Parts: sequence; structure tokens; C-alpha cells
Amino acid sequence: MARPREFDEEQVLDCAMDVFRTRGYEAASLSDLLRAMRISKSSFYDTFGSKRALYRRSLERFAQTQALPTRVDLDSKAPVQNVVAELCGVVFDGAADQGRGCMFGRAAMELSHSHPDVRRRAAAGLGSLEKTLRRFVERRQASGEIPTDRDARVLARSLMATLYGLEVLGHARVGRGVLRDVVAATQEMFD
Amino acid sequence: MARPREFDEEQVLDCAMDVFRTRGYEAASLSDLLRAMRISKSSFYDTFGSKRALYRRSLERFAQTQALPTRVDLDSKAPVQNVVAELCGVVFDGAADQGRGCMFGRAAMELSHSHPDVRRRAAAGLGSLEKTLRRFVERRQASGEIPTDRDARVLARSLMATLYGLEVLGHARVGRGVLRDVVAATQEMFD
DNA sequence: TCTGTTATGGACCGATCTGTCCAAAATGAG
DNA sequence: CTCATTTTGGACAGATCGGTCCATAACAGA
Repeated sequence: MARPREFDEEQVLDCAMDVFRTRGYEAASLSDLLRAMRISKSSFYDTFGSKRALYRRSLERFAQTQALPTRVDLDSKAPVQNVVAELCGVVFDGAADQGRGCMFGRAAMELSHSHPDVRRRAAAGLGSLEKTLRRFVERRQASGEIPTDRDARVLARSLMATLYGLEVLGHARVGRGVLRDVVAATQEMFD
Repeated sequence: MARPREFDEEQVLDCAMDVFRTRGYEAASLSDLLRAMRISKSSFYDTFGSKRALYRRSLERFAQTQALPTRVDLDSKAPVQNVVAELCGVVFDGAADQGRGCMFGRAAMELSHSHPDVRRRAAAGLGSLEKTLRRFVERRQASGEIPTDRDARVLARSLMATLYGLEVLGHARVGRGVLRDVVAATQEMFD
């Protein structure tokens, strides 16, 4: 019947997500996005509707494909300390090396004031991460690695805060020694 | 000789800083800034030169008048735990209630990719905060409140990471329970 | 090959962006 | 009061912003 679409929607969305992650929302212009997505303006508006809608879909896709649990194996058999160190390292390096951090954190910082829906989505994403980390802690308590008299929720939330702190420090590209020390302190917390 | 200036430069700068802190750099338009500063466009360009220059001066003024040590008394005689709780609370509430967080963190997140000079300034600000926190820890070690076998640098850096994490969480306006738990975990770290 | 449908590129739009410029108003010194 | 100087508001400018629209190209089914 009709001419088939010449691009893969999700693939194009990934390109857009990348631009948003490195540049932020405001600084990512339509031309930047279109250049990265390599589709025409018409195709873009037909498919995604507006820049804000594209951003919202990017957030969603980030949640599904790039959020922390998809990049670090929390079910690994490795010692807690190793997993903690890897979590910290992945977050810090992602922010420092490629400027590619967690969209939730960045969205919260940049858009909480102006875009309430984005703020809510980001908060929900953080809530989901918290839950994931908490289950991780509880599993490690069940296996005897972490004392059961520690509050899993407290540990999970504190770890989450540390991770977002590392995200900020990574973006500022403070020296790697800072990461090392933060990892050390966080590991101490987990035994 | 000449007509005197009708505004106080630092006071006007404070207004601009406020806009940058709540809106960020990109989203703060010249009209926003001028409206808040209540000076004319000509006066603005005569005095500050450009939006970027204004931002740089705002960062500088933030460092001198609004950075964390100016808002929490680190020399207080109160127990470490109280000081830690206050640090966390001030950071979280500043971000959550008024959207007014630390300019260093926000600058790092938003501008590290596009404005290297800003990134460097932010990193320097973080370095300075780290030093301040470390001296705080060392004082508390000297007074016997914190065991001296803990590495002061590690503690200071970890606390700094936690604080910037709370900044992100505050912007996302996650529930206050999160703050409570993070404070609890951080206090445990300090004894 | 013809037809109906859809994707595409690019012209176009008004609004807004940062930044420039200048005539007029305001002011202190003599 | 006059003069020199400086501030001020607003007009103006070029670029870019996000977004619309349409003629044309490309394609699937009959």
C-alpha cells in the first residue's frame, strides 16, 4: 500500500537520547537532534510530535534500556564489595568520560522547576532504582553477606544518594582519587 | 562629574544568581535575568558584558556568599551527628523547596560538556568544599569524636558525594523519608 | 503500469534569542 | 546655568529557536 518508513524508530530514538544525555534538554537544539537522528524534520514531527514529546520518550527508553540495573549485574555472585565498586565506577565513568549519565538525575536537576511531568517521571525512576537496590541489599542479607540488623532501606537509599553524588562529581571530572575514596567508604558501609 | 549608577552591582548580581540557580544557564533568558535584576539591557551589557560573563560572575559570587560553609556552621560545638544532619538537611531542602541548590553541582551537570571553563571552576569549587569538609572531620578527630583510624579524606569525600546526591534527590523532590534514611546512614559512618 | 498512500526534503513562519546602538534624560562639577 | 559625562530605555539586527506545510519522490498492491 504505502511507502515504508526508512528508519527504525527505536534506533533513531537512541540517537536522540544520546544527544539529550550529553547536552541536556535546553541545549539540545532541533538541528542537533535531527543531525544525530538522521531523519528529516517532517519525519520527526510526524513520528514524535514535538521536542518535549521526544524527550519524554527518550526518558522512557532510558528507563527501559539504560538504567543502572541494565548495566550492572546485581544478581552477580561476586562479593558485595565488588558489586558496589562496579556500581560506583560505572556511574562515575559514564558521567566523566562520555558525559553520559543517568537521565533521571539530570532531568531532575535541569527540569524539575519548569516541567513538573518530567520531575515526576524522574522521581518515579529514582523510586524504582531505590527498590532495585533494596532488593539487592536484602538478597545479600539473606546470603549472610550483610548483617541483618542493618536496615536494608537505609542502606539502599544511602547507596543511591552516593551514586547520584558520584554522577555530579563525574560530570565535574574531579580526579579519580575521589572515586576511589568514595568507593572505599561505601564498601565500609556494607559490612 | 557624571551621573551616578542607579543600582548596586552586587545586589543586582545576587538577583541574577538567583535566576541561574533556579532555572539553570540555558533556560535563563536575558529577559528573565533583566526582569529579575531590574536594570536595562544597556546597563547590563555595560556592566557585565555578556550572559556568559554574568554567569561566571554569579558562580564566583556563589562561591563567596552562598557555598555550603557559609550556611552551616562547621565550627559549631554541636555533636558531629547534628552537624551532619544539618548539612544534609540544608542541601536537600535548598534543592527541594526553593530549587536553589549548589551552583557548582548544577554547573557541572549542565555545562561541563559545552563550557570547559565553567567545568573547571565547578571542579575547583568542589575541591574547596572537600578541603573544608576534611578539616571539619580532622577537627572532630582531634576532639575525639571520630576515631583517628578513619581516613579523614575518605570520610570527607564520601560526605561530599552524599551531599551532592541529596541535591539531586532534592531536585527530584523524592519524599522526605529518603532524606531521613540517608542522614541515618551518614551518621553511622561518622562514629 | 497505474493508483493510492506515505515518507521526505526544504521552504517558510512567527517568536524569541543574544547582542548593538543611539538619542534622550539625568546628574555632578565649575 | 552650563557643560561634560554617564545611564537609561527602546529601537534595531541577525541568528536561531521550535514548528507547519506542501510539492515531490518513493513505494505497495491491483
